[in-house]
Amino acid sequence: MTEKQQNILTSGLELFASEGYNNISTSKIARHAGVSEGLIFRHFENKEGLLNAILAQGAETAAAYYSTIVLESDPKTAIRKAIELPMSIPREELNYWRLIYRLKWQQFNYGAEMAEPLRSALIIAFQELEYSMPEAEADLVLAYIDGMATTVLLHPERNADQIAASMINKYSL
Amino acid sequence: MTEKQQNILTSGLELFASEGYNNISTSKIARHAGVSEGLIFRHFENKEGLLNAILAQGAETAAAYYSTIVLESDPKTAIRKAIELPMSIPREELNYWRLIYRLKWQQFNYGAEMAEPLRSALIIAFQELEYSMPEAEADLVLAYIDGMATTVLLHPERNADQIAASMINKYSL
DNA sequence: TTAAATTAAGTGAGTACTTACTTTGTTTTT
DNA sequence: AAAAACAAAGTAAGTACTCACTTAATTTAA
Repeated sequence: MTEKQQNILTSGLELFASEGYNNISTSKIARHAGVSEGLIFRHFENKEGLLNAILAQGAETAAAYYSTIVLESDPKTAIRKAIELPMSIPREELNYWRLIYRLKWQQFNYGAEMAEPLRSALIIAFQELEYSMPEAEADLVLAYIDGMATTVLLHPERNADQIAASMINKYSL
Repeated sequence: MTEKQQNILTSGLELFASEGYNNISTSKIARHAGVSEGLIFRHFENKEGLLNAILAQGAETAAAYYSTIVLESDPKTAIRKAIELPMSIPREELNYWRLIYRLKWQQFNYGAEMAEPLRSALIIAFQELEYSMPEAEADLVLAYIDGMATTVLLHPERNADQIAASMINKYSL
């Protein structure tokens, strides 16, 4: 991984996240990265290849997140951690998640299969706590996470901590 | 409003909703609507003008929704109706909402100001029920609605009614 | 009641420009 | 010297949009 190669990845993430995959041309990325346009294709074959490389790099750090919940043995702690997930996104990963959410509403459907292990973990947690509809309860938390992530990424003026506290309050955790 | 003009609006909504504003060219819309490309510009001036006309047409029917909640005097009923909102979208309006959610993650931010009256109504409802943090509680419901709408629009295989039931169960309505 | 005049609806080829991607050649590194 | 990294110019297909023009419908005038 050369320096320019990493520059392309970083610029691509920043631009794709802030303006959208289709609104950003390869020439813009090259200019932003201080690199010739052809280099993008040398390293990543095509525009979608660049996107996949960006997503792969982001997914590595993102996977660490999910794992702390999936590996949590106490069901109450797991649910609490899941609810707090959207606010615990570190600054440097905000762009990655902005990109994921943008792509979800383009033709691709990234991020869907990524959340599957989290869903399983939540179902198990609610089963252990003997909820009558553990799957619906898990999907509710997932819907909340989805909406809350949108709030954090698009409306940073809202008080996310208070909202999450209200949600946690609905469960006896 | 001539027949061809309506054809353009209908085709535009369908294509924009399913593939995104930036992914659909005016020539594609013209072909889909069985119309010459120039006619789009004769009637709607430019591509964004067409988008606005589509949104205006959809907003008329959509406004009826929000109003039943905003005008609801009983706070408990208002909250319940809000929670049930995402599943009560009629079939013929699904494309309109898909388009709204797509646009939210493109450069525009439609839909944000549309939900403002709903937010105010929810805050008042929670105040009347003497919740300690009515604003956070309202934003929580809004985040839920957002995530749940995503579920309904993107993952129709999930059992939305059960999830909503779980949510309603969290409040003593 | 026709005929002429005016407006509106519609066409499709052409505009300048942008797009993703290629090719060719030069520099840097090992 | 060989290979990898990089730059710059180029290409074909597509983009939103325009323009000269035709057709259909409506209004006005004789």
